Amino acid sequence: MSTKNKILDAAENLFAIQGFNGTSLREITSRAEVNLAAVNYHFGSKKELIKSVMSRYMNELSPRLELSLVNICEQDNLTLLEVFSAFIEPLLSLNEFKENGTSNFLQLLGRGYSDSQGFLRWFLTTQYPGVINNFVKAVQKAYPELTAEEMFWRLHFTMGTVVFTMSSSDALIDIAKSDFDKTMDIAGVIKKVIPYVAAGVAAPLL
Amino acid sequence: MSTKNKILDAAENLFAIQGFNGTSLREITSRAEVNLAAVNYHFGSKKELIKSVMSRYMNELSPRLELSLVNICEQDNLTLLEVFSAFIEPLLSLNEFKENGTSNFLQLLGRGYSDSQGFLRWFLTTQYPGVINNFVKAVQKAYPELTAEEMFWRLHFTMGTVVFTMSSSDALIDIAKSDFDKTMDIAGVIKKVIPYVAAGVAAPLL
DNA sequence: CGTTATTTCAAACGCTTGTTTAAACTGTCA
DNA sequence: TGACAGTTTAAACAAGCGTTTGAAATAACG
Repeated sequence: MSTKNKILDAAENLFAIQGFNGTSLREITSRAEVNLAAVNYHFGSKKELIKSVMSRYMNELSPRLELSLVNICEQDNLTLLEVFSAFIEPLLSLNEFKENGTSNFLQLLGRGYSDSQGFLRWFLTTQYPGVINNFVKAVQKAYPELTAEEMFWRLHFTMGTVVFTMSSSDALIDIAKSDFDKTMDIAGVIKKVIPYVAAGVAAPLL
Repeated sequence: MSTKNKILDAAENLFAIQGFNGTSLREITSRAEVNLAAVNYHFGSKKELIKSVMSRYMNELSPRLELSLVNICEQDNLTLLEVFSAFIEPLLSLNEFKENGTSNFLQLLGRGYSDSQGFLRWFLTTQYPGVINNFVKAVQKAYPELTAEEMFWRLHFTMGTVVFTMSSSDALIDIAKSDFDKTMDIAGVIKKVIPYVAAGVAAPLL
């Protein structure tokens, strides 16, 4: 395993748990068992390392996601539940790409929105606009009465729900286990959240 | 104005914008125009300062919120939309308590969940359980078929939606203004998010 | 082999962080 | 007035941060 990948793996796990601000380069390099200076040598800066960690996932996910959304769009009588369900398979496929891939990626997404005042939001929307466009198209087809403005708000609410849920999913899974004696994994959480957001976006216009 | 309150006010505004980790004591004391050591003298530590900032709002909000929820619970044919609407008035009343009170408090809540790995969640649930209990009771009355476990998940989804939306509300309001030429304030955002979360919690059980 | 180029390494850099110190100042009460 | 508690102050503290340095080690290639 290359030094670069050792750093990426260690950084990914620590970022997901502690956030970007909350994780130091020394933590990362000591877990990766590489020299501290290796981060700046291979990535240039901490900020670039963060981008690299996110890119590794986005490059894996975005083509699958776009494909899934385009496919779903072809069918008639499209429902919002079907649109959101199109996310499940591509997201869970990240677990084959890497252990805990789905969980890590979604948690990173959550961190990226609250840490570092939205630079990651800029990064994703400018670097991967295809996913968003296809998603908006699908929602539009399933719920044509929804105005552009209302869709804007509801999609951000949805983003918030997912991102927040995933960034605290470990804690939630623990509570669910102790309170309801129900074992749950990240796939289970995804399947619970999808009907919720689908119903939220589908809420009647006042 | 006392030194203590000057610190609380400055800390509140900076915490809301930059998060807890992202705001240094030197930033706070220089905006408050007090000596750096004043924070440790009056509050003991940064962590205690954070708690104090949150407590000031919770002590104002929680009685109003409990009252509103108890009131709503008395009526028959209670809907989830009505339950969630019971939050509007108490939340907006924070604006009379302090300028930008509603916005600041909700943003702080958002920060508290993603920063500092959940110590604020512990703080709120243990220090202010009355609000949560009354809320659960109201939801139960409006949607009796909802199992305890499903309610647990959906309430956390709701928490996530609100908290995430509010912590990035400034950015969202800006985008809405430039893209749709619609001026929006925090009250407007609250009124948009409530139908969304009400529909989410009301989603049919699979 | 010898000569580049690439990668690793320990050490230090300058800076910021939260916290502590001890002296100076302020007001209160006897 | 003098003593005492409460408060403010400038200065320093130790620790952590991201980044840079220049030499040592390794790899690649003619």
